[in-house]
Amino acid sequence: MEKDYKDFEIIVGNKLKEARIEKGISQEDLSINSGLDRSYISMLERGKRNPTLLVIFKLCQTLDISPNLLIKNIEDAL
Amino acid sequence: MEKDYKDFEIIVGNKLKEARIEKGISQEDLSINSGLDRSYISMLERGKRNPTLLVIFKLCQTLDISPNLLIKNIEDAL
DNA sequence: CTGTAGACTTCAGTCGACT
DNA sequence: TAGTCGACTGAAGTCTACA
Repeated sequence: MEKDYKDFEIIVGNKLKEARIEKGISQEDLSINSGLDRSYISMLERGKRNPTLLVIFKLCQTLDISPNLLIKNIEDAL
Repeated sequence: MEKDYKDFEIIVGNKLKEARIEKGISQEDLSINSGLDRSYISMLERGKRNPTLLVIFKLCQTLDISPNLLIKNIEDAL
């Protein structure tokens, strides 16, 4: 059962965007409340960056989703 | 319910180490099988580095633990 | 509201060697 | 077996600005 993580960042970005839309806030709201840069969040959602675990936790806190649920969503999509 | 993430890396490192000991392998085994550097794994376990999400997934695969479970362990410890 | 671009600083992650 | 050190490369994350 090999995992190649080929589209890893794309999947992470998709799941982050889903969670943000679900929450009904803009990238700008998310950036302000999480303390991260808006342009960086844009890149994350488009799969252009590979976030650190700390960034994941910060985003999840603002998105009102538990990190383990987001990670499970990502696992399921891999 | 403020989270300050003050000891975030320490907690992540502790949980990673727990999982490795549970699996019964050395840092070197883990480094070889995950494709990551042994000295880096040493730093991770001691809370000296903040890993990317991709690193977490790679380590979990070798450790035979699902990423969402590791993340849940970390959440519970925060 | 979002994407992108460039320039920037900091840190993730590698590598070899030694304790 | 694990910790650490120094030097290194590439990538994380910031900031300003414009379409």
